[in-house]
Amino acid sequence: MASLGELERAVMDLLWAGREAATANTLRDLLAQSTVAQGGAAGHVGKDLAVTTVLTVLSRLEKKGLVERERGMRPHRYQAVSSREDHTAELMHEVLGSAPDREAVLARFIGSVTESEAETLRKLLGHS
Amino acid sequence: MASLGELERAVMDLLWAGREAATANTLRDLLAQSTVAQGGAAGHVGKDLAVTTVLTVLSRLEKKGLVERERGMRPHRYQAVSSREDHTAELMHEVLGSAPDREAVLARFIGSVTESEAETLRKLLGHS
DNA sequence: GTTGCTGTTCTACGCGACGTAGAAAACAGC
DNA sequence: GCTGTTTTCTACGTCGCGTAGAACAGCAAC
Repeated sequence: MASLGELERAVMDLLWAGREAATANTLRDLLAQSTVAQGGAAGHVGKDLAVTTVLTVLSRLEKKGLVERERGMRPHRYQAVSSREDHTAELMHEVLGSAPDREAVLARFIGSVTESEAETLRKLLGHS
Repeated sequence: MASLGELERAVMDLLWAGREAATANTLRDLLAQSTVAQGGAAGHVGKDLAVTTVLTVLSRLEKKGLVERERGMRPHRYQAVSSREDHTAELMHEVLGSAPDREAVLARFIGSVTESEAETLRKLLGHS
């Protein structure tokens, strides 16, 4: 119950971006951002989607527990439940979790990580 | 292009099991194992599937590059391309790869790993 | 309070993935 | 050549996702 479609991911990208700026996104905001992004480079939502399309996606994301919607305000506010980093890390744990031999997997995983990342990991695991 | 369905996963489990035993699996073998597993505990393939069902799944797994089929022998031999551990590790990299801030994700990830696993990681990263 | 705009819900269609399998073709042994 | 086994081809139902229309609800101006 984890994988996202292309559009779902694009919308999440917008929400994640807003999250860092502590922005309370309304539907209109998202639409504006998405059409801006059309000319720009990042979230390639573009394509001038129908309003309802985005809403449907938002609902589905809400059902998946990735998006929270404040129903109090009249134009509802949408926001990502967790940061992109947290979400990705959680996904990694999900993938890892299904393995019977977690340590062996970790060994392989570490094997193909860039040196600078390995360095980061050493620091994080540090003191011991 | 990575996620597996339930049955696909079950079949991969059988192939992965056979892989450790360096077994060359034929369709019949797999079917036998799967029905045995029905009574047992592990790979809950069970349900007495039609032969063609398993073959279809094998074909799809082959198309996905997870299974290799030796067409030389008359009853074809099927085997997992990579070990379960390698596959899982690769999946983790896939998940991680799509993140703009990989190191932040790794930080979160490391944050929720068991102590014994952390220890393993320290060893693996060792020789700073 | 009726008109009109904006935001929200409901419902639905098309497509592709997956579980499932029958029909038919290719083979191997007798 | 006939028979049993294996493989291919084709297909159907379901579900997730991209997509959106139709209808409804709230609000603001008149």
